[in-house]
Amino acid sequence: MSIKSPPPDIVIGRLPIYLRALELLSRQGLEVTSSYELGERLGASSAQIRKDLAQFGDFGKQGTGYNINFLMEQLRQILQVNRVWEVVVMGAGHIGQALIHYQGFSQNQYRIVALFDTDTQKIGQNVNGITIHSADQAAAYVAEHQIKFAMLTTPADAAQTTADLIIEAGIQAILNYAPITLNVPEHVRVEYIDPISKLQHMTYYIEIDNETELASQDATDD
Amino acid sequence: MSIKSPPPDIVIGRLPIYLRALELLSRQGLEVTSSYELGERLGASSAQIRKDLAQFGDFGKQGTGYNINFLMEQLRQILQVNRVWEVVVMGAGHIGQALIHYQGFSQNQYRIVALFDTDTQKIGQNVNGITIHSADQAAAYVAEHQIKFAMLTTPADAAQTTADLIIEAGIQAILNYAPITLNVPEHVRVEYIDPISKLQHMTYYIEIDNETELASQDATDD
DNA sequence: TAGATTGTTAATCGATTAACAATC
DNA sequence: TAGATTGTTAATCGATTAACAATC
Repeated sequence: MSIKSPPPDIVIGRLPIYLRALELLSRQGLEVTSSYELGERLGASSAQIRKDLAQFGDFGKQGTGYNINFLMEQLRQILQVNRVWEVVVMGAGHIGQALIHYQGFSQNQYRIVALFDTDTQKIGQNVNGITIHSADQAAAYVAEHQIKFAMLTTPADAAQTTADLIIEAGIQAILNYAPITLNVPEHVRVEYIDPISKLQHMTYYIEIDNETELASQDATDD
Repeated sequence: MSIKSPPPDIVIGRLPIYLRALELLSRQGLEVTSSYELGERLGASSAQIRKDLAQFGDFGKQGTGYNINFLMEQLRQILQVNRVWEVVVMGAGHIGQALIHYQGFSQNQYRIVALFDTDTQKIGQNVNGITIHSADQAAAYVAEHQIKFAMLTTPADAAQTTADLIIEAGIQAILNYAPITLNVPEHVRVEYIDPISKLQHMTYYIEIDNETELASQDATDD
């Protein structure tokens, strides 16, 4: 009678964090962990971790906890990260070129296969073994190689049209470094890398020391 | 009798997004906007935007909406982003050096004033006008200049000890690029820049085309 | 067995949305 | 005035936490 509801998106978003913590524990030579240990390391409640994992199966053993390597493998399967994914980068400015050099992507099986820009000065240049191609060719490339992932590092005012272009060609997931909210169809996911808004978020809470304040006040007293 | 509860953190986190949208509208020459227009641009409900803003004051006019420049100024005051904030960068690897070159920080009044690393090969080198200093000197620098912000770009295994060091010296906000969850005291905020976990989150939802699947299947039929 | 820890239910908490009187 | 849009309340929805029987 009851239809199982899909796992909440917020839970999916936490699985990569759990996976990373497990990888660390595994590297440290541990074989088993518990929702309490994971929770402590990640600043989450053990209840949340148990409930999140239980969405996808019975991965633990009462009294013992979770086998680290087994749980890692399960999470990789669930997330579909147990294979290599090819990625294109749109925009060969500072951010785009920095992404090419970032080892973390390849270490996690995201392989950057092409880099596109509109600047004719840049086209043909080589960045760490990747040639910069004309943005005109991006759609054809994405379609031909059935690429699903793009990182978007164009200026803000080019981001939406660039996104439209590559979505049309088959892109399903965009990691957006451009400081603008994208409008995309239902079947396309967007995640935002937005250091400015995160800095501004934290800035709200900053407390200024008294001395600093006093130094900029008028000397109205005595 | 009733004590006004502080604005939820999740609301604070959306204010920078609203601010950025307003800046865009302002650049486009508009003077007034509405919760409906903002909501459409940002993929949020108009009710949410009105409720979020009403946490901080009555900024709108019935029948008219919000004066863009006025609301921008109010949000900047609330977030404390209407001044320059100095920032130190811990770690002069690829990410740290890329951050030095990123214009977005200075455009938004976050001024990177120092860069620290433990690698004696790097110390003394100059990155876009910023000298790389020994990480040993970071705490003293932070304390002397009363720096509140740090960006953390060390390897994962150095991140926690580096954080401890600069928190002790007075850092209140850390933008963490290292792929590890930090443990920090109550009064310190941490935000994570984590492209890998965002890619992995999206990967869960990727749908593979039939042809691709078929190509990797055994030819068991006919 | 005793101790530990899971998976799950129910209770709590918090966030979002719908709706509308107020009013520009 | 009529139309538009706010600020706010109440209803709904969803996420987190507490608690514990089951069981390794």
